[in-house]
Amino acid sequence: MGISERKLREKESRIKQIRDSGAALFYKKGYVATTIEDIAAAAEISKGTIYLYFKSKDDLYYSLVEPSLDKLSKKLIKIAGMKEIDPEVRIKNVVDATYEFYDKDPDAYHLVSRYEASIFSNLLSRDKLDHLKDLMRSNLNQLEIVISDGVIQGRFRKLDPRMTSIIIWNTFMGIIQFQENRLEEGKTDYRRTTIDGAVEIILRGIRKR
Amino acid sequence: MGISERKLREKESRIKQIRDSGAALFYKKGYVATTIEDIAAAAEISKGTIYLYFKSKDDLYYSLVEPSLDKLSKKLIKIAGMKEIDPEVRIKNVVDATYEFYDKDPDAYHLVSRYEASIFSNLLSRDKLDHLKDLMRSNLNQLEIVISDGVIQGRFRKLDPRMTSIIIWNTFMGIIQFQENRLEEGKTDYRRTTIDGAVEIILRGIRKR
Amino acid sequence: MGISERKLREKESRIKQIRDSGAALFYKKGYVATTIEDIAAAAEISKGTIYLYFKSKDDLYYSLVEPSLDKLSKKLIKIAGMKEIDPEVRIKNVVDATYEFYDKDPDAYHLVSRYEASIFSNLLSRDKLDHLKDLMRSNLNQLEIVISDGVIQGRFRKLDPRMTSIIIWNTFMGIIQFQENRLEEGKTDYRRTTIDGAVEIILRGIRKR
Amino acid sequence: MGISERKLREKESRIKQIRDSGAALFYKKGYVATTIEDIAAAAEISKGTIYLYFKSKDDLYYSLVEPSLDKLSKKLIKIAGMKEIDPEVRIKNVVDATYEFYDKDPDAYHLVSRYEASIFSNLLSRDKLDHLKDLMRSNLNQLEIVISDGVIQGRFRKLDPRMTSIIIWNTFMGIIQFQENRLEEGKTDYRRTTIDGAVEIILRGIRKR
DNA sequence: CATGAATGAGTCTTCATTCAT
DNA sequence: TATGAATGAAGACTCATTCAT
Repeated sequence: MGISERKLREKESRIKQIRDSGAALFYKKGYVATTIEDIAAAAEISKGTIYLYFKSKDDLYYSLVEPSLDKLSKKLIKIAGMKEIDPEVRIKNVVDATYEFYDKDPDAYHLVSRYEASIFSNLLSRDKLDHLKDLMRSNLNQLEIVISDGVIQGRFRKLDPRMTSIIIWNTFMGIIQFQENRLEEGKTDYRRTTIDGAVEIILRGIRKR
Repeated sequence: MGISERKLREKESRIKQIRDSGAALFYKKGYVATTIEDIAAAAEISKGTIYLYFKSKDDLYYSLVEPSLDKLSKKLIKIAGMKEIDPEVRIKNVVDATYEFYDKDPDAYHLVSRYEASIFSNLLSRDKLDHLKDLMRSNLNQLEIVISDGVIQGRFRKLDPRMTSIIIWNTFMGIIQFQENRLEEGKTDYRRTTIDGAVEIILRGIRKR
Repeated sequence: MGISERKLREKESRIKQIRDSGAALFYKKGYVATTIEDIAAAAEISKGTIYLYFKSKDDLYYSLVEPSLDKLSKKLIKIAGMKEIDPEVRIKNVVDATYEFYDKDPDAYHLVSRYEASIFSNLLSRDKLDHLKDLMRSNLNQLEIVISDGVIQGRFRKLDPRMTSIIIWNTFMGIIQFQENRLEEGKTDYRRTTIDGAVEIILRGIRKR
Repeated sequence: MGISERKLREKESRIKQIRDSGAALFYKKGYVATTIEDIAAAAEISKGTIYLYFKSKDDLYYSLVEPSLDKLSKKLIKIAGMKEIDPEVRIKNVVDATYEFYDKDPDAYHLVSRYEASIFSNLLSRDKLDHLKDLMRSNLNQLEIVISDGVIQGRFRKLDPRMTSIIIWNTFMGIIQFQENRLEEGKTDYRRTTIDGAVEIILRGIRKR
């Protein structure tokens, strides 16, 4: 019993090693430029071992992107659904949740934010592709719902909720990407504060006075 | 002389063919997934000819990205430098200029916006890499200058100009990317209007009342 | 003109090199055990060159088997169709034609005689697979027609033409295979005489007295 | 002792499982296309276990082919040796024995009939290779002996016993292969009757009148 | 200059074999 | 003994780059 437990633990840790190395490399170099050999080396295992746990390179990639997207998606749906809460607060909550997701698992976040449908269109089945697209869309939809609520409740100006959600979403992604580059160059970490500043500006921009 | 002129013209047109095909393909499929064969076929020349004009695949890519970045950069520097003009108008002008750049040469724009330093850090020399980074930074700097002016002139609230420029810049990039995806799915073209809406929201968010 | 002609000749000779090496190796070691590297080495070219002329390993194999089978097939159809000729003579003619085919292009013959549908069922499209099967069947059918004619004309005993054609066909294949083994061991070449002896025995066995 | 007996029994049954699965798979898919994993799965044991009982994949294959060949060989030697029996009857007996061998253990038969020296020349030692060749030859030799007896006794025409044995042997192999293909396509089972028909024709062809 | 055939290093993937438990 | 995870050599195939014409 102890043995089988340990085996299970080891197997899971092996999978985790592969997933972690894969996520980090896919994020750093992109799908095409990352080789299975790279991932194996980073995980300190052999090439073959990866194929014990993942059917193929794109299977590994999909298995990284999908649950991450799914997790974030579920989180945002929950937050956006709290109709009783003030829309401004809900927007902040969405941003907080996304930042927390990013903070806890940056590689997963990057896979999500860097996801490019075009790369996958040749690799994944129609089903999987549509599923990923749906998840991506869902995140934006949640923001849209909250903004829409705010407009209806007269808290926000009469503006296009769709457009506004796009602005917020891409501002978030862009800021993270930008501040990370600065971080790499040894500069101070302004990620969280820049995000907060951006939210402040945008809320001010959409708020009804 | 007539002959050598024609030769020159032909040579230049040959180079243009390669550059145009390269830009379009690099944008559509990404650097790694684009093959020299692809580009040669699109340019209706032979593979070997590309190597007459470009040292290597990454040389071609660099030669596409650099002038595009440079061109946009110069444009923005000019606009941002018009200190006599109202900061809000200058911000709008920066956005207009960027949009015009995008509209006239979408492939060049995409090369710029999709440029990923990480991919090139292994391919390009330190010099070239730094140069590209500088150009990228310059664009943000111009926005920063304008916002800074606005803050000093008391037209904008006291906010971090750097942060604000990041917000504007990434909102632009994100909206283009997003609306292009929707365009591909056959939906109405909301690129320009979404951009305008976003600028409106942000200006409202940073304006001093 | 002279140049393009030479180029064409060189290209054809390159293809011939690959085909010849491929046929010889596929015959000697079987489809699975033969590697593209093997074939390239035998043809004294590089791996990549093979892929300039053939889409894949199984494409090369198919391109070797199909025309060979087709050629033999057509030959036998022609001979079997000569209804005015004595059935015994026609059987001999079929055997002669098959032997001539073998003698002129042993590798092609071996590809045909060693063809195993099971190997291909996973590699080839339904169309191609059916086509090969049809060709294989056709050869037997021609023998069957001749024997059938002989039975109807009262020259042969009342026996199953299908069964008899199978006997003749497999005797031929078996004898070639067997005598080649002996030949390899340095023994005298009895291929043709054994074939003739076998035909003699079988004709005697089916002839009506 | 009861325990060690059980252990022995289990061990033998384990080996049998491996051998049976191996024979079936080697026959169905060929040596190269059959994986150790396949065999282990079919035998419902683990990959490692196979290596407890067999040194390598080719060792397993050899250990399957050799005894099968040996068994058939011994059987035919016995029958062919019955000098007091009529040669025609002995030929029939040889065919019957071969058919019975095939009928009882088709996989073993196929291993024998599909055995291809060329594949093994790289894998097996000279000794083993020669041994297999000897066994293969022996079968033909037995037929040759019987036919030779028939010629001497004046029952058969003056023909080459070697050649005649080759004809008979290969007719048998060819017919089985051919009729099995037809069987797979759902057609009636004509294996035994075709064999009998073939023997009838050949005997008639070699009989002295 | 232009061509495109040829090259071979590099990529994904499979599988015989080993070995710690 | 039995297991099955791990290994890494080997194979099919791609593509940037070179070079003879």
